[in-house]
Amino acid sequence: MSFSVTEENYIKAIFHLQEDDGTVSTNDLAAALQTRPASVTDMLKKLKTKKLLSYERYKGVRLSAEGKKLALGIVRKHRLWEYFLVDTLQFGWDEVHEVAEELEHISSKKLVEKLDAFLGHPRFDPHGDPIPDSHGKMLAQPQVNLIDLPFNKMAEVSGVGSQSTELLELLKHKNIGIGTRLEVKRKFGFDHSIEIKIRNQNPFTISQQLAQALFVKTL
Amino acid sequence: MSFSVTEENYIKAIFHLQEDDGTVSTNDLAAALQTRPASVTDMLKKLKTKKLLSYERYKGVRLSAEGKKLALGIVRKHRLWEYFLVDTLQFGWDEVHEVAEELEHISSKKLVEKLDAFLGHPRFDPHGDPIPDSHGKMLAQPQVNLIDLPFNKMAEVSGVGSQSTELLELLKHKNIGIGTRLEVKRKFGFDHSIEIKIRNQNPFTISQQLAQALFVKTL
DNA sequence: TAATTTTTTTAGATTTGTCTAAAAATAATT
DNA sequence: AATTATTTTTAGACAAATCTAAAAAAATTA
Repeated sequence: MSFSVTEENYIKAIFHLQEDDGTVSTNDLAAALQTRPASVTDMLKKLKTKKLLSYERYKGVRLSAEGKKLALGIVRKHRLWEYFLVDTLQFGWDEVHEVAEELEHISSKKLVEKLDAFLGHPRFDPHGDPIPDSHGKMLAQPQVNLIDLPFNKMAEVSGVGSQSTELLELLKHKNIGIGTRLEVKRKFGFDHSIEIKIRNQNPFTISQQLAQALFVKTL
Repeated sequence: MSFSVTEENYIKAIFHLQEDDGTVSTNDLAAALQTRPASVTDMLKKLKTKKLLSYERYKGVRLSAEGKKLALGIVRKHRLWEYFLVDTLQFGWDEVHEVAEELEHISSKKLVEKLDAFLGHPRFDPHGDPIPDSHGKMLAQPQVNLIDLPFNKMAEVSGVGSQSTELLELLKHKNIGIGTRLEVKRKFGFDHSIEIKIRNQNPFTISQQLAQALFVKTL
């Protein structure tokens, strides 16, 4: 069976919104897809008849095993293409998302497998996100240097690059520790400082040296 | 301005049907696009308002300068992707067309230029068709060895690989000469012989040796 | 040239994915 | 628990691209 670009985008959005096996609301989906809740309801009914998800009215939606498989296939293509764009075609890692949004809907299975082989079966895309293999399996998210964390991606501090007392003193002063959740808001080319935002706090900047000493896991 | 996949496919089909500045009929377009003449009429009206072509009812259609530019852009993408699939991803040259039909509609201009550079600015695709450059210019069709001519592609014999009397004797016997129009119908792996068809004649096979001695230009 | 055939267009309907406005169900608040 | 607010669904409409059936124009044939 084959699906329209629109249908695939719905499945992908549900996959990203649904943490593990949680349920996704109509409103959240509408926001993610830049459409209206009424349109979402219509599409959910359609995707239900195609057995890609389970859906009871007013109860939210959850992908079926088949829906999850489709979603993983799309995510696999998206991330492989991102890897290709950055690694092979020398795109900047911050300019590949929109292009990959289009490329992920190219249907040829053979193309995906050949591309994967050409790239050397990469396990992570340029943003540090894991690439599902052809069976839909993917490795756990690795640590990423905070300096490489994309904008507006919620992440959790998972490690530090040194144990020096000076570093720990600074971290204590900034109120950052293992498990702190943050996201990157801006990057300043002049001194490579970055502005970060921690929940319930105003954004503040940290130096390049500090950012490089912090490792995070995206959530 | 941006166009739907359907609109692009109409423009591309008109481009291929319209030799130089000839006019294309509704029926021919419908046949090429596997659709109905009535649908073609509707679309032509729409594309006319978008200034991609000139069209008077019952008088056929012809691309405008703008339409031609768009068509060349699509052809450029199609052929660059075909080159990529064969050259980089090791596809067989006979299995790339359908995939390229999808890839040609990816819109990113930057992607096309980066791909072109990565491939080394190729002038001809794996089928021997010229690839338009970023300004829409393309080189004249080169000669292709008959052994490499794709199925069902009308071509004209334009040269021979040797001047030996034995070759010319054989060509005379088979009634093949410079300017003879033919197309390849089958290829036999066992002895690499190929079956060719000349207008108003029954198809017949020629040996690998003979095919390799013949050069053709596609029409 | 008149009659016939072919090509092309019009008119009206269908499907997909979307919308707005209003109703119904659920959740939150007093 | 009753009221209010939010979320979600239904009902009906719309645009894009298509279709069928019938009408109109052009081309062909007699």
